Amino acid sequence: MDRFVSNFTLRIDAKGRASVPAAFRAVLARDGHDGLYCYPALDRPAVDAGGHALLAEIDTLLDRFPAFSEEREEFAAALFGTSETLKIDGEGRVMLSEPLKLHAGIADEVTFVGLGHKFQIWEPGRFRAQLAEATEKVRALRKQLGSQGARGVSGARE
Amino acid sequence: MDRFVSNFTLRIDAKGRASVPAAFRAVLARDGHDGLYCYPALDRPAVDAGGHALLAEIDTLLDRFPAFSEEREEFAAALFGTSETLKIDGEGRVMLSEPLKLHAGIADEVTFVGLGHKFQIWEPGRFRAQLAEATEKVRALRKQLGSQGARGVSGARE
DNA sequence: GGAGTTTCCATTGACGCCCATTTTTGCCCA
DNA sequence: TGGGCAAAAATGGGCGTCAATGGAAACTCC
Repeated sequence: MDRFVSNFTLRIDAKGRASVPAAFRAVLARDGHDGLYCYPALDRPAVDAGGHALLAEIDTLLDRFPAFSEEREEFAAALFGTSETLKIDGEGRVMLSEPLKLHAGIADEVTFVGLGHKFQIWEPGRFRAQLAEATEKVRALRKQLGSQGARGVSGARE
Repeated sequence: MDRFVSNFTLRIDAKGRASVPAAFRAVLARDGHDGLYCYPALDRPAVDAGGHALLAEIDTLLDRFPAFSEEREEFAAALFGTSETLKIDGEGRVMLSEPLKLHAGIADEVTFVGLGHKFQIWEPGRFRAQLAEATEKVRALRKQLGSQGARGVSGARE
């Protein structure tokens, strides 16, 4: 498997460590990135995490701006400046930093959610709520697609 | 890791010394540059810092202008003319010069911010303010990209 | 001979690394 | 098909090391 799929809820121990799900670790190992690359998700209370593929996303975004331009610097600060590469210990665990935990509202449990080329880390309650909401949206969208006639159906799979 | 990522806020001691974050020192060591190459950031109250990679980027920028052109001279003066190479002591600390501290408004605490190929040194309060602003801009950009159709989403954070 | 440095050493608290234990999962065989 | 066994994953905790920091000692240059 070469992408992050499914979701897992795990505990955070007294030292603030949480095991990265074995399935995700396997993907990361293939990716070859040393440590877990993370940053606070932009528009939701979660942490984005991944390896080289995730870094490449940021590079793509930044490459829209010339070196030394004001915009470039600002964006680089917002993206790289808020990122961290968490060490993964011998048992496959990471320690989320305070800023990350704060952003996601994480206390003593976390939910890892696969999103294909990256995954997110959520506070379990918030994830359930967000999932229910998203499910509703997808249903509505699907209904809409269905009413547009047969052609719309091909795009319904996401 | 081969780039500057994340941010660290550290104290300046009574003798004006501040530890360079270990993570940044590791990148600098790999870069091979002896000492910390610094200059006042062009359009913001911060200090740009880095090693060979930063110098190379400056060269690239200057090469975009014809030799002896006015712009070239101006950029060269702004970047090279005001730069200094700070010594890094045995414990990984540097002493910011007065001009640099003045430009960035630094007193007794500094925030090191990774920008990929280089990093910046800020007065912590100013950095927080600038980060909030920049984060808003990134959100706006992402929204804009997202509305350009499904294909545009790939370059953005979620 | 002092002020300002630079180098070296000491302290402390966080974190990395290692090992033990428990829980879960997958598999084999009765 | 239902145990029961084995391997892997998750979890807990001890301890040594290193980063950050503070301060003393040696050194230079006026």
